[in-house]
Amino acid sequence: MSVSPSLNPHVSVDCVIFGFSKETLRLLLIKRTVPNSLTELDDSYYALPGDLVRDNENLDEAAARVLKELTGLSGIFLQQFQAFGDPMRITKAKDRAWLQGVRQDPDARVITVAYMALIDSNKVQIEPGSFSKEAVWLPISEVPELGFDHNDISEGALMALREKVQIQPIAFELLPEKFTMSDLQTLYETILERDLDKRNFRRKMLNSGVITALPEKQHGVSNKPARYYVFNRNLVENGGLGFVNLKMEGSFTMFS
Amino acid sequence: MSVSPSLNPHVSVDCVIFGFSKETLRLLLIKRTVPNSLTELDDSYYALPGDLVRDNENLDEAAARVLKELTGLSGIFLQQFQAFGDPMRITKAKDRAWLQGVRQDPDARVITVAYMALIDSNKVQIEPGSFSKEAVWLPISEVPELGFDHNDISEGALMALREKVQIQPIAFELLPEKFTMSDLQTLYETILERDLDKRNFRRKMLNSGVITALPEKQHGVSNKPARYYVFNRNLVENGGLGFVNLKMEGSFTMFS
DNA sequence: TTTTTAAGTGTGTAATTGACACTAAGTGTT
DNA sequence: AACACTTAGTGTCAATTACACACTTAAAAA
Repeated sequence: MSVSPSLNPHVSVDCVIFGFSKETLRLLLIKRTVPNSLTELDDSYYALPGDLVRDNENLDEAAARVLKELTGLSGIFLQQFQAFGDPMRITKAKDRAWLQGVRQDPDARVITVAYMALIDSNKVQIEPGSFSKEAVWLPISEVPELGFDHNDISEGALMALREKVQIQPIAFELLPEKFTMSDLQTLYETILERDLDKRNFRRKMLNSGVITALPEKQHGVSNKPARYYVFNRNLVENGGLGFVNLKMEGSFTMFS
Repeated sequence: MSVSPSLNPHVSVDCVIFGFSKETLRLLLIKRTVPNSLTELDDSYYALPGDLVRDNENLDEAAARVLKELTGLSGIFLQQFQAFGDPMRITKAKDRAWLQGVRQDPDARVITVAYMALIDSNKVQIEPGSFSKEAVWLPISEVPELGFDHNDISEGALMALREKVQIQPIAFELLPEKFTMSDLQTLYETILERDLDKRNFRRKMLNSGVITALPEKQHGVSNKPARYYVFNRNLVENGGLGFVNLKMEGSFTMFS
């Protein structure tokens, strides 16, 4: 096995942080500002929150740290989904400019391990931290051109989310503790980008045993108040449910 | 964002190479020999084939290179499944000894991006290459303690394989071009570790449209000769099948 | 000719899916 | 007080899919 001196790409983690509000899926993006020597105006652009992995932490810890520094939250659903490592990742002028300011060796190649996080966006209190002065929730349909290969990473995350949601009960992570059946259905419809039948959806969810009805109902809504439900976090995490079957309309399963 | 001088783990790829022969799933492992200064006998142990990622290649290319150097094959099913990056990965004395001999900086931390490959093991002609003088196919039930965290990686790959096989028609990659229905069923039974009903399996496979019957049959077997089938590689890869439904007995689907 | 071995084939029952429309329970308005 | 408005909540039937199950067939070997 041969070793050349240049065999040392850096390793970073990037977090694709999903939230759900106003009936849309959103990404939490940070704004980076780059001094523009030509126009004397600063350029700025959006990027995924991320950081280099430190010597004393593993990948999951690095991702959790990034998430915590940005949102103040820990114990969040956070799952690695893919590593990205094209040598040509850094081609945009803005990216180079930003790296000049922040990295020891701006030309070093970086491999990034991408994570997706699912957050109840109400819980997020953006902290003006070390990453960025500004962070915003942007609807996934309105995500602009991002730095580096972050558009690829975001799209990969969305695809991974769509797949995971069909295999594991994780969508709940995007909702508050208590939610109505309609909240849940709207969330699934948003993620899967298709309409679901109300009665079939309720039946499926209730039969699956992943949620429990609370006695409590909505108050102060100008229509029939909806019942609240909670996700059975313990049951699911301990495998106490056995396998769950929540097949939706328009199946594309192969095996199971 | 702060930058410390030690923020530069190396990046490697490791390949978990699956094969299927004599009704067992096997892994292709390489044997490493480490000079043992105490006993004056050389120690040896098995490991996953892998290598550091080079400056001019992306991760997929690095994995394909490792596979090709070891087996001489390219165009093989090869899919990234997880990155592993614990700072404590290298704790075993043998690993350290081996690294001493082969790496510039034996103490540097290495992040590895793990791939799984599915091979028709008949095609493999082990090349006495740069990695190892010896490589062997070991049944997954007989994989010994491997170097580094390669046991974790192998187990992760097996889990990933079990999941993928239920979502995509990829098991075929482990069989020769032509195979019988029984070959295919045995393969699925081996991967899923459960028995499947013969009639239901045939019906499912044939209805799915992923395989085509050949006119040809077995010759020289001392029982009713089985028909040969081929996998419809083109159809599946071009999405020409639309979605496929090959749900097996004992479902654990959630959504679809 | 008989034995041995694995291939190949069909049906009935149970469970699940999916399509479909009305009533119920609140708030706000007149 | 009556009515309008809005969203919650409920049941059935038909079609599909899953699953369990046992005998016949084709070849080689004895």
